[in-house]
Amino acid sequence: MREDKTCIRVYADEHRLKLCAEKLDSAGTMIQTLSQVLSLAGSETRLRILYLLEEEGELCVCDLSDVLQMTMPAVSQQLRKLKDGGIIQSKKVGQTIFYSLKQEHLEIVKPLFKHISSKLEQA
Amino acid sequence: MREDKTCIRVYADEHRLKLCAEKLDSAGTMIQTLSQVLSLAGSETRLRILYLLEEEGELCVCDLSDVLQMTMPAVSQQLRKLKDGGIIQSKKVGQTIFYSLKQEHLEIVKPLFKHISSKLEQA
DNA sequence: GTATTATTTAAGTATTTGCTTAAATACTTT
DNA sequence: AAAGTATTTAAGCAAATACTTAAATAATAC
Repeated sequence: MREDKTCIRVYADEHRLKLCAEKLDSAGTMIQTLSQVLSLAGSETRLRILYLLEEEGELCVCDLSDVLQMTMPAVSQQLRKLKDGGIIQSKKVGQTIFYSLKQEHLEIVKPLFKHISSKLEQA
Repeated sequence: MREDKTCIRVYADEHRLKLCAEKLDSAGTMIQTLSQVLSLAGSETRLRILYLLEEEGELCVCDLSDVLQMTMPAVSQQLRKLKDGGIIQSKKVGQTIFYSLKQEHLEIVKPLFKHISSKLEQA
């Protein structure tokens, strides 16, 4: 019997709940990674950045700042988060830094863009 | 020529940046909707809830509270956000409320679960 | 009608977030 | 080396977030 049970419903299926807890546990690492990526993509500013990088291949901070109509520090800070999260990478050319999507989490991010473009075609 | 330009790079491609701004504008609504859904899914607690609902079909607050080892108000408040965001729906049976995934944003949410299960199979 | 069960609502709080402005770093050009 | 360009870092702050505990709803059982 499980400890610390909070569900005191008479008809609660103890066995089922136990299986749920096990499922959750074995998917734990995956869920954690996925939620980190999603929380990064789940900001309108950052999703706009990712969309632009997907469309354009690579852009510098200055370009993004211009297109998004945001200050450079604001953009830079969001880029840093995306980079720390392994979603984008940077390449320095002279004093310009170009950002682009990184392979690492593309598997998660790609379907999102597919969603956007399919909706765009409908319109 | 565009107004309010912040990018003063000599070699900035004005035309390209203008096209970027237009692309961004036409995808605006889609990006907004998508980022709302992603920000909801991008919390570890809520993603765990969504994963459980995907696996089990439907669960009540009490079940979730038990499996997630969280207080009922904490779970209830997250369920409310997911419901407000159109990701889940509720069905009342007696005094028990069963939550399940809703069709509305399944197109966005489904690929995420596919990602989890494919990673699970690998392990 | 009173007690019990399932859930939500409300108020409070510590933490996180996303910007702002100012200053620092680094590369280029003159 | 001095000035200009591209970017980051740092400090500050208002708003949002995710819990907590206590109280309120609502349905069921006695």
